[in-house]
Amino acid sequence: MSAPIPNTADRIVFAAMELFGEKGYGSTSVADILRAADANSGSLYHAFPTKQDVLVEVLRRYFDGILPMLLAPAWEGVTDPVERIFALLGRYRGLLEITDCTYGCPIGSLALEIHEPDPPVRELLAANFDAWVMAVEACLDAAGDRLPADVDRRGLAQLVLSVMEGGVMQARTHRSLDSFDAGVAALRDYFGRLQAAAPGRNP
Amino acid sequence: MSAPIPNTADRIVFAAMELFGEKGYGSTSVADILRAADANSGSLYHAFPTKQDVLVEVLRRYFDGILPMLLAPAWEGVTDPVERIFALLGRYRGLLEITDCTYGCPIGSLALEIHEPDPPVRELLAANFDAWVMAVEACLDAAGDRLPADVDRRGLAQLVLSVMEGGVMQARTHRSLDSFDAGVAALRDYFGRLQAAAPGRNP
DNA sequence: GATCCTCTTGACTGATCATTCAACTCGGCG
DNA sequence: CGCCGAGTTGAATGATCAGTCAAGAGGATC
Repeated sequence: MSAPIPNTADRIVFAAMELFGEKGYGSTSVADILRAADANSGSLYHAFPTKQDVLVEVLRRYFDGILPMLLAPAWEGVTDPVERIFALLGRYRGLLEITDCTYGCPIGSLALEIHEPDPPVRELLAANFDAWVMAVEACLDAAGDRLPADVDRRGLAQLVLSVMEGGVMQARTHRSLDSFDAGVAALRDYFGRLQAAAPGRNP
Repeated sequence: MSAPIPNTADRIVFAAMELFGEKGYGSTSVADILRAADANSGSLYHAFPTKQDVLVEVLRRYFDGILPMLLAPAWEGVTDPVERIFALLGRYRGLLEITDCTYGCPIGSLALEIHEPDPPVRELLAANFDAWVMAVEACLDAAGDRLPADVDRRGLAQLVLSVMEGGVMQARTHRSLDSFDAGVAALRDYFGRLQAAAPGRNP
């Protein structure tokens, strides 16, 4: 059913996803992509007008993959909406762990790297962030009255994103998971205090 | 007393600080730096062995500038230790505001951009983060029993850094201060709940 | 004014960059 | 078979990259 035989354009996009995540956009040359995809420059420029259009396609695939590739595996067997948030953070922790704190969130890296992003690039980066934040916000909504009624759920979801991105940034810089874990622990403490102040708390 | 007449090496470093902050390290060419500093390549390579050594010097200056250039202005007239933390965050907000959400924290951008940083570069990035976190931690210590005794102050300070860096990242991507403000508001709510649970709380 | 040394000048190098293009392969179709 | 067009090949292009170097400027010291 899946993975028939990837055609050249797909191989190029997959290689670019990997390389942009590892080395960033600017530090990945077209030659790097072609080597990794085992393709020729003519094939790339037959499928994409410029290197930036490859980036646009990569960001589109990241966006399309948020549910099936990120949320679904992270939430397998986790039904509690609050635990789903921490399972999502745990997913990034695992990614840092298996790459020795080298690979983090490609969207975050690209968001800070692309300094004058052409409109389509910035919009796709924003769309990726929005989808992530909305997924967390949906968990907060699903938590119902376990949280105080007056919390800004969107704002809280944006805080969760900051905890993840800031934790990844610090983990990569220190080559250690400690600061990532500390940020998540502080967030968990905050959630504990929110739930303790909620109307529907379990006694 | 200050700013006698900057010599060529200083002009190069200042230009590099500005350009690395605006466009990143990889996207700033040596020619860009030379143009901005009104210098010749020979002068740069007389003062620095490689472009990366310019980056090292830039990071050193950022480190040396944390207290006089960042903390001191942010804390002018602010004595309350908790308010000092939010004054520091406000400093970054102001920076985003006057640059139309374009310029954020150069250390954070460089930390995510430099993917295989040579040891001295990564250590200087880490030292910058550490100094920032320790400054916030010192505020938390100064807050004394206004916070619960069992809070992990280092971890909380790392959360504050994540809120700043994550907020900057989202603000730049959305070209809007909303998510930055929402993250700070959530952090303030957390601080409120911590202070409400503290032994020395004012009734 | 001769010598010395630090700093500057700017043309130059070779590598690498994104991109182009004319020539080619090959399955489908009349 | 002949032709077509989508896809591929890889050498070539000119721009730009980080870094080099021989020549000199200018001040200090004797």
